[in-house]
Amino acid sequence: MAETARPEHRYGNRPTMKDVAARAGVGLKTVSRVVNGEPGVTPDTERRVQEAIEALGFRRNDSARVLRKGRTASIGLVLEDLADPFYGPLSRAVEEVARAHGALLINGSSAEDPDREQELVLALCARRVDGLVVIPAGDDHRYLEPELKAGVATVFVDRPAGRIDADVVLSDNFGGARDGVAHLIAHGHRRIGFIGDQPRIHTAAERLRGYRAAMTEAGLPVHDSWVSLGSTAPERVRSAAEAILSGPEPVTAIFAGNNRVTVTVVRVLADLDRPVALVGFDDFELADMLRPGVTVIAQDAAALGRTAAERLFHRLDGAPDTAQRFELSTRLIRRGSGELPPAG
Amino acid sequence: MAETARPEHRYGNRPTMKDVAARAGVGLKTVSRVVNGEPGVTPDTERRVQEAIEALGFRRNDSARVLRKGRTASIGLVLEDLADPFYGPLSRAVEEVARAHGALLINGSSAEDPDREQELVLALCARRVDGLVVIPAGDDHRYLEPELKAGVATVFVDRPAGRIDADVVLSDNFGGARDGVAHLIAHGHRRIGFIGDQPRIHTAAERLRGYRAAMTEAGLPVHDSWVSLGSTAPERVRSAAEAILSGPEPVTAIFAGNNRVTVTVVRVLADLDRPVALVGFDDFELADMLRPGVTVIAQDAAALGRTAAERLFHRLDGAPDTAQRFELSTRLIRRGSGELPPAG
DNA sequence: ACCGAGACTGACAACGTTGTCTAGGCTCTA
DNA sequence: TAGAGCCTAGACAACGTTGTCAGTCTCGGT
Repeated sequence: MAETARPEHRYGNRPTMKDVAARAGVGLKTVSRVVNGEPGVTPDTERRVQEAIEALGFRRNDSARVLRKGRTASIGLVLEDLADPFYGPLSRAVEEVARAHGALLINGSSAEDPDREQELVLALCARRVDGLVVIPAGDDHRYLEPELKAGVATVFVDRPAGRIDADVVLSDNFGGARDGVAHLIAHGHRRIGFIGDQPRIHTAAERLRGYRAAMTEAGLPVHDSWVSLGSTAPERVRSAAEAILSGPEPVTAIFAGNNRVTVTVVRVLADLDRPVALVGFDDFELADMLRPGVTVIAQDAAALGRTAAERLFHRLDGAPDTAQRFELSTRLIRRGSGELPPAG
Repeated sequence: MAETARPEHRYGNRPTMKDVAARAGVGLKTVSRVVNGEPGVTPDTERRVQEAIEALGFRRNDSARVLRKGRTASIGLVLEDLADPFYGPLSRAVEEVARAHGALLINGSSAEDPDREQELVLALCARRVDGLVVIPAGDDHRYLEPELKAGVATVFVDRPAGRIDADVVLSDNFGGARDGVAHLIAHGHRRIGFIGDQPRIHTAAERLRGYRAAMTEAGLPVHDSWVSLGSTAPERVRSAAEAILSGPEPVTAIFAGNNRVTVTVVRVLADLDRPVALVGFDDFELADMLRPGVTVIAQDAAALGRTAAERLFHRLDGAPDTAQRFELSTRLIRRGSGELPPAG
């Protein structure tokens, strides 16, 4: 019998349960029982199987297992950029919860590109992850309809889902920004600038809304030239800050829309000869060690991730539930830069 | 509630190629052809299949595909802590390379626990990842023998593999630390402290070796009380720093073994009334904005990840190759703290 | 000694996909 | 017009595992 076109080295050359069974002189199913710790195997048989497993270096093929069982014990996480310090703790929190539920984490970065987000999400769905935690880049998630219908537990974090009914875990971006700006107003500022991310991003829009609300509530006008939205690339933020600080109506304080904007603004202010107050959205490491320390609206990234992941597993464990919205509050941390009085 | 058989809703209720085929009135294999863009399907047939796919919300089940094809188009990344800013860029770089090769990234954190590392690695292998990038926590990786033999491309990063022959991508920890300490010596320091991570971690040991080498080369003694190794928890580092700074032979400069140590030392020094020089291993955000700026030995985390991932795919693409070792050089960045003269 | 109960064990189908192989239908040449 | 050759399409087995079910064996009670 010429074993002709034997597909060579499929998984390299991994032993299967069949090989283990042959070596141990038992049936295939018995190996399966031992591997999965099922009852009904005599200690002697189990020992023989264990020895064969050891000798061959067998590892169960989870792909086949998944195919049979229908659950992959893995969840997907799609975020914007793994390298952004804001997402580190979030991602870590999701991982911890997943681990507690015996699941692995598969993740990918969308780089703030809606197409790439969709591509990633669908790739994860094709791998049949049991659930998804998504920090959306796009604003239309109808492409997820079939997945939701098929029972893929999905939770959106940091930003809401678009045109679809799904769980969402958010920070109180509006309230946080309003509080931050109100804080500056309370310290005497009347002309306050806002530098934020692209307004198509939900968090950016909400924070801008918070800024406007605080100004309006205090009866203060908002000059168009005080507001700058766009990429968070350092060059863009730098020139925006310089413009805001040097116009005909220069501001005495700046509210920075996220951590990346804040650090760039800190650099710009350091080069300035007059003091300008600053409050930033998002806390960041060493904010307290700068001179002055940077006052921030802190959101708890780990809590966002934890909440989302717990919601996801809750959904996976139990009965279906209607989509729900969770909003986590933010916290103002005074460190000096937000308490500077207006100069001039 | 019939507890009996519920084979329904396996993956929720996902349509399969069979369902699509039935709906489109074609054969199963024809659907497969369309889904995979294989040639040999008339435009008319293709259209009918596409419509059926659309209508049913079909997504190919990659688990089954993997089972058949033997490649998962995914690689695993095991690191220490996703939330550590050092690993963000590294992980991102690995992801970028994977993406360029059409592969997904599955990752997990070992939390510096060898058992957890092994558990994670084996779970990834059970999922039949095509390759592994591992930042090892343990120092014995013989458990990977069967995997390597089975052709799982494996690259170790940041720290070498233990008792096994595998590719390794490292920074020049020894040389970097030696340069940093020599830098302090060149600025007049004679009594220099070293605060590092646990010595069982390879990078920590190498950096300590570099410190000792620089001191020896300069003909300087090293008092035991100047060297402190252990956890990088802030409390531990803080008390270590305070001890080193207040002993009978107080140091005039400190070399910090990694980014976490450095930021804690910065805090301790800020509370001090005399200036103490500092050089830290690893660069970190805002190091230049502190007063004084923090002089560091920078390693390129992204380059580590990129090099490792490229090596991995090189191995996956091509013929087998012997294990190789890559060493990336470090770079001293002067910012002020490392150029302070000895006080007292 | 016999029977039933219970404990072990293995044969077999199925999970959803892809590679192989073969059957038709068509075109093109001699 | 017959044969060769090409193109499209579908039947079928196989990937490695687990659930089902039926078979064998042992043991205790009669």
